[in-house]
Amino acid sequence: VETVSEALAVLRRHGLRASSARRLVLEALVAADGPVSAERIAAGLDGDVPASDLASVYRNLEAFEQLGLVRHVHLGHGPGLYALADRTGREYLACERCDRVRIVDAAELDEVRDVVRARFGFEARFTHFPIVGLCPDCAERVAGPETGGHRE
Amino acid sequence: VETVSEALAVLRRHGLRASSARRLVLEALVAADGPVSAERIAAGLDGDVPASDLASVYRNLEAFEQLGLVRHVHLGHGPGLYALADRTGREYLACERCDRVRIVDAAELDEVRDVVRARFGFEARFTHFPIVGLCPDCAERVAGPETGGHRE
DNA sequence: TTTTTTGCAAAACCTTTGCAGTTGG
DNA sequence: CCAACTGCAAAGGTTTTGCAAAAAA
Repeated sequence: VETVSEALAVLRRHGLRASSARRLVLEALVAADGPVSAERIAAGLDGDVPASDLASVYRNLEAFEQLGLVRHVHLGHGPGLYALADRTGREYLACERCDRVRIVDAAELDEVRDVVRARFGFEARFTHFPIVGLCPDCAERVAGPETGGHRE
Repeated sequence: VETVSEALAVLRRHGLRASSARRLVLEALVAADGPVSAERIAAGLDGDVPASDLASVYRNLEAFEQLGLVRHVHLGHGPGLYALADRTGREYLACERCDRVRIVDAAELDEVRDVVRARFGFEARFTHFPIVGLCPDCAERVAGPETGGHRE
């Protein structure tokens, strides 16, 4: 499901209505170049699409997630970021020092998942909450200069 | 740093004052049997220690983290949970379906860290944000019955 | 005494909810 | 027509901030 009309078809198939508010949210998700906050969707992606009501955006994102059309990820302490589920084969590694995010294909983390599964019987997913730690740059900076200095 | 007086010594060494509000927060952290929310600390751990002001608790926890005395972890969508840093050799695996949390020694995740480091040069830490996924029970329940049903 | 810290109140931030009115089917 | 949905406003949960009063050094 990569287009607005495909998504609307899914809605109808589930007995939900294809309202204009929903169209707007879907248009924003299609237009977005990455995961976006509900606030930015409501703001019409800063003018790229018409603005809409924030509460409705949240309600509709929730509905879309229930249908499997949309997913959200929590990167750091900020708001949740939403994207079309079909664009979410990706998983995330977030640096807690510089807040940069590395996006990788899910397959690249299979080995990690395998280790976690083997050790703990636990099925790790890094789609909703990322792997958090230090990116290569920050890891070096922390290991090298001095061991002092504390992060948030 | 495992006791209140050790912690207070660290404060003084850094030019911070050993106020009674700070003592209270430290007492709560020492008395706690695991990571606790700021709210529970302010509530005096439900009567185990004297209650105090929530805003000050947050301010002081923040100060303690800056000094490396305290750390917090985000398990799921609830409030952050705080613990003495010295008790934080543990790391977390959180089930996003049933919200149970498996606590493991950091060493048990070294293999996972190694794989992540080898592949991405990324230094993963599961102390601040846990590994999130499905615990063995929930993984089975999802794989078995039907593949349908969508999570939050 | 003077600088830090407190306690309270208020706000900020993200998200959810209640409800009267509107709309899609 | 009628259930589903919207927009607005208000509240909920967590954390931060402003400020005058209090307490540490």
